[in-house]
Amino acid sequence: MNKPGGISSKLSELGYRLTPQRIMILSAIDNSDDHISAEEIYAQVVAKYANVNISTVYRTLELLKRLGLVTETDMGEGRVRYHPVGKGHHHHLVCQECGAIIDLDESVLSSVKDVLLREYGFIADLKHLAIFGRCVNCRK
Amino acid sequence: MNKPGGISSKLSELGYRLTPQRIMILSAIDNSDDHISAEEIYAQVVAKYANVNISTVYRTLELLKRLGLVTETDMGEGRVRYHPVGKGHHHHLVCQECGAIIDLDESVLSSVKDVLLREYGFIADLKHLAIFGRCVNCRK
DNA sequence: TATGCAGTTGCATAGAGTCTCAATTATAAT
DNA sequence: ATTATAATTGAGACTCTATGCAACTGCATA
Ligand SMILES: [Mn+2]
Ligand SMILES: [Mn+2]
Ligand SMILES: [Zn+2]
Ligand SMILES: [Zn+2]
Repeated sequence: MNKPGGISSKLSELGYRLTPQRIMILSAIDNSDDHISAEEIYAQVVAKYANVNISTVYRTLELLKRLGLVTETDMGEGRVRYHPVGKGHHHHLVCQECGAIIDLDESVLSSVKDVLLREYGFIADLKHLAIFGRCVNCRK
Repeated sequence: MNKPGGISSKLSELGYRLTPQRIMILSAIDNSDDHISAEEIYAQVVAKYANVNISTVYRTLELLKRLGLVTETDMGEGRVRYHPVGKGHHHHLVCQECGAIIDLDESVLSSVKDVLLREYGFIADLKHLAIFGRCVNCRK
């Protein structure tokens, strides 16, 4: 357990406690193939330890975001989804007509990031963006 | 009243009713210098007609969004802000450290839009984006 | 005028996420 | 081992936004 380079070892290195709740939350995030929601994390954790509160899930996600260990994306479902940064950066095109989701390499936005840095000195936090619009099939 | 090209004339042209509630909501949006929130719209309307419900504000905003008459942006305040598209497209840089908001011309994202259209046939709906990150003063 | 009907609204309620506060837990100091 | 201190949690209130439903409105037609 606690493999080096993983989220949990990062957390304890930084002086945060590895509570049972956090361990279960981190494992849910790590074992998820794609993006996972707070409610889905909670469902997995509560199955093992009925007493967890969803506040703890939200607080842990907040901490992981702040430390740059997970990214958060709103894909327009009415709830936000998360995934560990260790699994690579990318973006998504989300069709508002048919719901299709097209994956995008992070390089698509690197030119924008460069411009913002050069012209405004602004370090843009574009790690996992969802861009809404109309896909090929749905445009009239 | 109901100046040509304004939001209300667009609405009635499209066959939607110009109810007193909608007229008051539209006037709140139009008279706002910058971005206005649902709660702020509601406060203005309820001062004139105590019986309005905030659901009506949200439903009207939803309609205006769908018709492309207002844009919506989450600037990280915990509530969304709106403004009429007639007042011009632009984007914002939002510093997560000090809260500074830097206005951005829409051209900054036009190259991305072009790439998405050319390579994916995707029409990106990037009318009023908030890009989070760290401003010049706050980057270490 | 009366009737039909779709559009719209208020109200009640629900869901996602945040926040406050007291209780619990882990760590450090004695 | 005991005590002090800080980190973390559970519980519940609360905010923002969305939605189901029944009542109301305005227009069209008879
Ligand atoms: Mn993704
Ligand atoms: Mn703006
Ligand atoms: Zn589509
Ligand atoms: Zn700043």
